Amino acid sequence: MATIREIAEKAGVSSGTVSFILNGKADKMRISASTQKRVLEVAREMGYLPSISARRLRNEGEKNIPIITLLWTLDARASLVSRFLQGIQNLSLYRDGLFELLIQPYENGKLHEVDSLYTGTRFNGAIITNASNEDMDFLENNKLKVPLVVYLRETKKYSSVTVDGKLTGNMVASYLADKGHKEVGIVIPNISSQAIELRQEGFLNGITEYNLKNTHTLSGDFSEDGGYKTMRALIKQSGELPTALFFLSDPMAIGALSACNEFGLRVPEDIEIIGHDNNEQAPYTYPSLTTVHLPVEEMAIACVHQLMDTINHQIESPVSLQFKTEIIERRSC
Amino acid sequence: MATIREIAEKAGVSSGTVSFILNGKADKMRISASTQKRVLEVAREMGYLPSISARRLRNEGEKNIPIITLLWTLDARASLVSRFLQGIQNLSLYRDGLFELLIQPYENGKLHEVDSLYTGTRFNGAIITNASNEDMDFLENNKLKVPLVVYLRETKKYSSVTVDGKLTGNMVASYLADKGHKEVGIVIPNISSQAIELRQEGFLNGITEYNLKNTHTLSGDFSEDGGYKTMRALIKQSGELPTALFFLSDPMAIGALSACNEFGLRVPEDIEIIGHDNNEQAPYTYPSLTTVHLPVEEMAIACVHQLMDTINHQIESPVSLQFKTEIIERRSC
DNA sequence: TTGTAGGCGTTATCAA
DNA sequence: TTGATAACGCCTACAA
Repeated sequence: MATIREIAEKAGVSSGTVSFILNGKADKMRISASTQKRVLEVAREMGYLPSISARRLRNEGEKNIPIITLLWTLDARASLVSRFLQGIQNLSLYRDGLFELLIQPYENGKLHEVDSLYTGTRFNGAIITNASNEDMDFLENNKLKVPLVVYLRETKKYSSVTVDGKLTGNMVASYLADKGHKEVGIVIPNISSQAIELRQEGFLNGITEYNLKNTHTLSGDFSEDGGYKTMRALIKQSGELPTALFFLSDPMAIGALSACNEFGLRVPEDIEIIGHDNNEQAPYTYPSLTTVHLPVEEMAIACVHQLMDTINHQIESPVSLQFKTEIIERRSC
Repeated sequence: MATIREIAEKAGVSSGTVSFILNGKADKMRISASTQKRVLEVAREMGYLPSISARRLRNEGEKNIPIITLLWTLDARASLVSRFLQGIQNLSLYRDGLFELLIQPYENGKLHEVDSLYTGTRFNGAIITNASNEDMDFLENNKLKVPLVVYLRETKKYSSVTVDGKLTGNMVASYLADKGHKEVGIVIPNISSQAIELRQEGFLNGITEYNLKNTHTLSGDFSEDGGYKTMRALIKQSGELPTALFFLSDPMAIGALSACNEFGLRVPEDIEIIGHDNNEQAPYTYPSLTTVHLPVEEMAIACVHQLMDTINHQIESPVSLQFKTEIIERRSC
């Protein structure tokens, strides 16, 4: 908390001297050992913490590169950040050092606690991911100081990079109908998410459209464990099982496969399972997981491009970019 | 690149006026529409980019909180960041806002390209993860401006948070010997990593110690795909198989299980498989994966504590903290 | 409605 | 050896 000048005063030297000592240039400047020791002592006592922004301002000189922050939730979805980053790392803008990328964790539903969105004191632009409905409300209703791009959420106010969630849901319903299913179910992660809701809505509408019957609407934690427990509960109860289940997230589908294996329910013979996301693990489950491919890598690149264009004043008003999903057929469905 | 003053000059107004306009306070200040328009025009032309550090310095006022950066590699291991963060999010230091946490991606083997380690212009301290041997050499041989804690690598020069990799390797060998195995193999991710080398060394020493025979030393990409391909190649070749395989990373073991399932090799009857890390997916594979638990969450907390103590001058010389691993028995071994 | 000046913390430079 | 000072870019209270 102490500044270099406060230390200087207390140690009875000038701030320049303190700076040299604290930065290991004391010997080069031939500052006496006793002074060094005294200053270091005082700095420790006072709890000196260099001000990064002051340092940086001083050194910034010519190159003032935009800082882009990826706001990612500190929850189970943290593992999804991996694919997003892998998209960005091949981006030439990134390799040429035309922007600096940082990831800042935030707590789901508490985007409003990220002060720097108001103050603009941390980054030149942000990519918002995994926003809950409350987070979206916050974004819609507040004037922020920083350009934003919203990932996987629809909004009129900001640029966004999305997929057509309803269409995805419909596509899955159609796919199941084509495979001859009559009674199907859906398993939803219990998180607040517009993207999840749209998929669900599209699926349920599709069910009606294709004359299927929705026998089960289940929910559980967004995790392997959540999927496992949901599936186990379904197996243990005595009622009829649907012939197919649509899991709105791959980790849940993976947990469910595990429950099926454990309790002797055969996939796909007794029940078919389809997931969503096409995570890295999906091809390697048993049986391998049929799932909806979400083009995360391409969307990540689009997010960066949109944000950079906004920061560089190339874009005037919000632009919405929509990507396509597709079903990847494997063994489970 | 243009500063507020340059814009002011070009637009023929003062820098204060420009500031008001650029920050949306023009109306409050009753600046004429024509001036506003002109200034915005010029700002766009000149490509104005606010200097984050200047803004921040101006606003910092009383609270100068340490910024901690997690330097994480932009490769397959990005998915492991999830458990690390989950450790930190429960930390009271974090919840009380006693530090700011950022994640900065870096390319494996190119830690030396992270300039801010020399300049100290981005963060007050860093946690280095996934360092390759070249990265470690770089750290050992350079004087950096920022306090560091090294995760999962041993070093005398910096504080570190590790496990005893040799002991882990030995433990696995002992475990396999106890289960009656005679001929075993090891599968190594082809990345440069001291941690991997230590595990391998400990395992091979253990093999000798417990009178086992090491029939296969294989390697592959650090990923599910790498494990799958390695296992498939092993199955396809006609020679004898070992009765147990130690995979030095869970994703590889998961890929290998998939290959076994696909080609009709029964686990654990025909071959036993043990992994390393205890990733979230390990309990949900088929069969569930026996693996070595790496206490990532606890280690993450230790990293932050050590780093904060260093930043706050509580620690004088490097401290090395060692955590314990343990074998989690499931079905695969 | 616009301009001016001071200050945030650090560091390079120049002077003593 | 050490001290004083200017400058980095932005913001804002105050003056005009």
